[in-house]
Amino acid sequence: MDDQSRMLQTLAGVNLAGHSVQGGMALPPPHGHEGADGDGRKQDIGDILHQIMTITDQSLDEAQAKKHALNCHRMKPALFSVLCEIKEKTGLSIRGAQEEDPPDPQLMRLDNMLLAEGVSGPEKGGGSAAAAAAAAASGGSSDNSIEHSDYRAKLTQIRQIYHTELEKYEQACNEFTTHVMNLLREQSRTRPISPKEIERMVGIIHRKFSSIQMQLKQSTCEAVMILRSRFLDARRKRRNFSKQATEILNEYFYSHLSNPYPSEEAKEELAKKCSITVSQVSNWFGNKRIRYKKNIGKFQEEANLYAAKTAVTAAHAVAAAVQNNQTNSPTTPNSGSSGSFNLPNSGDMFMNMQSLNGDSYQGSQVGANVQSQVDTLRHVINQTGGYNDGLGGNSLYSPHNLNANGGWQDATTPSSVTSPTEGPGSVHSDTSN
DNA sequence: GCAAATGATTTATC
DNA sequence: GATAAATCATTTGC
Repeated sequence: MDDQSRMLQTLAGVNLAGHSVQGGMALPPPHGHEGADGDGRKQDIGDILHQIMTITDQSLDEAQAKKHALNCHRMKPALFSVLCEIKEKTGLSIRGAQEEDPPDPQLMRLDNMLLAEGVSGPEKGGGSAAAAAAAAASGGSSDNSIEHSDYRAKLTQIRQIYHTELEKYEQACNEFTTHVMNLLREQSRTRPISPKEIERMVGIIHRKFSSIQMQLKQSTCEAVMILRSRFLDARRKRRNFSKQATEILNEYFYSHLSNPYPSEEAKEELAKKCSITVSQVSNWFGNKRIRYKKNIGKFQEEANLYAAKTAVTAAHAVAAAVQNNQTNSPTTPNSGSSGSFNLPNSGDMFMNMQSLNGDSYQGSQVGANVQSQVDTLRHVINQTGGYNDGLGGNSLYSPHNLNANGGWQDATTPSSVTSPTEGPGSVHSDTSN
């Protein structure tokens, strides 16, 4: 009724195809002719308008009867076309204003995100940015592969729900649009409804439904974000390294205790051996250094354990190195392949090796792994020569490896590796830092 | 269930 | 950008 009244009120103040309708006055009463022909026509129009305005206030039967009377009225075609013209102009101005609206940036963001996640748009075989990130973070371990596939399965689930709901909305939108169009067509018998008005109504319905779609997209985005955070939050998914990996890392740490800063190459090597990422290696060494420094006494036992463990290997390696050096040319370096680490660090490759009594092993060079094993072996020998307690100054893994500031000694100017028997001029094998 | 251990993250510093 | 130090969050062992 609002539109109709508004339109009729508007109509009362405008020219109807060149005929003025009682300039802005209220509609005339439906009865009583004023004699002149022009006046009679005005009276007809006023009569029709009055009937239209009051049609909804009447009972259904009365309304039906009035509808029929209006349809048969001789002025109906003329009035109908004028009303159509006015409505069309009104509709155009409204639509024009609406069509100038720029695309909603929020909706664009949501669309972009859903597209990036592989929820909307063509299916990418479950692939998504987050899934790729998960895969990258996994480091290729089987556990993470399972989690990755789990993530993909859940993402597919979200995708399916999203598409099902979207289809439902589209279907409902179409059904509702058809329904409204039918109603309008029905109404067009009693009041003027142009095709453009129908189009406008369809536009309104679609906008309403697209706002619902936006809510759906928002919910989907939230679901994806929750899924991502659950699967990619590494803290939540912390796993202890395998025993073997921890052993490898510890071996390296204690055999390079005077300077436990593995080079990039060493980190990569360790990462490969332990089936973890390079950053995990860095994290491990960072944690280890700080925790060792904080509580050296506590780590003494562990240090001794690893020293003893590698001692036998070290002995073999040193023996092999020495023997090899004697048999071959004295200038030919031995890479020491029997050791745990064969790192291509140029700084580690050829070092002046000290003999086990602390004197410099002049003229011979061995691989870094051998050097580190020598450190360990020397420590074990020292231990057998009198190891007091964890805090004793004679201990290989005593705080004397740390400088006055609590940090490890500068790798560029290192003193003796670990042994109290060492000369002051020896150079540590690990120059990575 | 709790404390210790441990891997990851954050912040500050160099 | 690498590291130290503090902290968080989870796992592990009892």
